[in-house]
Amino acid sequence: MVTSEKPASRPQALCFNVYAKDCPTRLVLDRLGDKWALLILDRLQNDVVRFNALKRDIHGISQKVLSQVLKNLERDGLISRTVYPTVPVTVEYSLKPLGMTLIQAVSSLTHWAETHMSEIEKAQHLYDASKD
Amino acid sequence: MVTSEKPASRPQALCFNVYAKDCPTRLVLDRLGDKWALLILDRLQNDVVRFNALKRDIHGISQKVLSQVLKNLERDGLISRTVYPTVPVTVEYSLKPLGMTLIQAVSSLTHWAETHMSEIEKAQHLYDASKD
DNA sequence: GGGAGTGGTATCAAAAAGAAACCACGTATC
DNA sequence: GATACGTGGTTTCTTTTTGATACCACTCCC
Repeated sequence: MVTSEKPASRPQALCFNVYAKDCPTRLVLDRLGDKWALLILDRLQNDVVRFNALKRDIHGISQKVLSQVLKNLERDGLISRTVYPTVPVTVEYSLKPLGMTLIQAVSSLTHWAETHMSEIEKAQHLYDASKD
Repeated sequence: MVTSEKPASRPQALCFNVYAKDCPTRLVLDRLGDKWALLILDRLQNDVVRFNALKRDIHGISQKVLSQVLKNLERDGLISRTVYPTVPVTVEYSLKPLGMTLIQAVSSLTHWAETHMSEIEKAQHLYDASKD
């Protein structure tokens, strides 16, 4: 009864499809579908920002997760990390061109959250009330 | 030494700011900054879809997480859940007007992932090569 | 020499995600 | 008439991820 398994050995060559489990775009969506990554990218939209400044600005992020997400974003070619050999070392993060092509979509999301918050709260109250 | 705790009793009335830890928009970004939520919303963009259809289409999501995310999206007023008392019960999910105002931002992200995937892979290879 | 600021990493507990089983119901299959 | 399947979930358990905290080397300030 295990004979029904299909290896899904299709090469998937030119079809990028976020719905497919084995599609590489899923890995991108894993990265982008993360509130911290969205906030970091949004914060870098217009500024070059240092590590501890990001940590201070993005209230609630832990140092561990911040360095982790930054490392991934850097690996994806979205941001650049520049180290200056100053006395306490200075590290600056900024958007790379590829990241800039993404920033519009990202800020759409964060901006949507800010502009539609009141409607969401209203819906939540309605929902909670209907559930008792 | 506990005297330094500030209650943060500021009313924060009209300032919605995703960077602030205690801002309600953070809760929205928590929801939206989730790959499964993005995929579900994207899938509902043009269709009314049933539970198990979503589960089949969005490859890799578990039943538990699917029902969980759907419940949250419904609570936020983004999607509607309609139950038909058919023989095996039929449940349909679809976007509500509020969700439709969001869908452009969401599909921007998923579409970005699909169109820029090759550049990301290139960046990843470069990064990995530089690290060894 | 005590404290602060630089940019992280290491450690450990708590929370979340994933895998799998289970549920009631009815229908089709054998 | 027992078995398996499909419906839309919930429950349980394990594994992964997160968050909090401490720690690191280094230097400046007083």
